[in-house]
Amino acid sequence: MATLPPEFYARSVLDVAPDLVGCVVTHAGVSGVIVETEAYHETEPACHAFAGLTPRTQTLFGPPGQAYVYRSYGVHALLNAVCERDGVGAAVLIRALQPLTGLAEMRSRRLRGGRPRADANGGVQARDLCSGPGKLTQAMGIWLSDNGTSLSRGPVRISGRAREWRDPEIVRGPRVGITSAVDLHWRFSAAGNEYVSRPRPPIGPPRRPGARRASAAGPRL
DNA sequence: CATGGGATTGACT
DNA sequence: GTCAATCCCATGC
Repeated sequence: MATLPPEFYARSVLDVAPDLVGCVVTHAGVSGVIVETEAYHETEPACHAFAGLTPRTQTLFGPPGQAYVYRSYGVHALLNAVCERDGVGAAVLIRALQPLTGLAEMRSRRLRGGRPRADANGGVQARDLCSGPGKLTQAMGIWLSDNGTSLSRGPVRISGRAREWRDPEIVRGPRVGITSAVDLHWRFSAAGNEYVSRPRPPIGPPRRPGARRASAAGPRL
């Protein structure tokens, strides 16, 4: 499968984010299917670009199709795909992958770098390898040095959907871990997929009709 | 120049 | 459920 061209990313983040679900990230011999993304745009305060162009957000404002990798909580590297036209600060955060190839290498990197929850045999469950934005960069060996590199040419590459991921059912909800712009439901995940990060989006109809819950539909695009 | 706050994770109560 | 780790950088004095 060919990598996605820069033109794929040169659209609204709200179109690119759901379209990336089902696409494949490959790096250093390991790969996984994207099962969860979030959209960020300079016009809303949860986006790093909201404060304007700074040394940190230089890549974010750059041309589409580049990797924006930054350090989160002083600990983790988070992978984003820069979107929209050059000069606009917008990106899609890759939040979770379903491991595809190189699971042994992923386990090795996760055990070495972090301290993932292990089973009785000291192994890491497949669903714990890439079920979070910090976990997946660690499992795939993606670091801050990949910031600004091309997602079409590598070293980190994203290719299109495989046959079985043609037209996936996508669930939409509020973004995770942010304190501002919580009314924007810009998180997109593959419905019912086991490799999505926490909190897992609800699947199916509400169990308690009277319970207060967030609407699945966003207030605006 | 000092300070405070994260687009998180994993351990612990 | 709560909380520390850890560091870049935006902000304010």
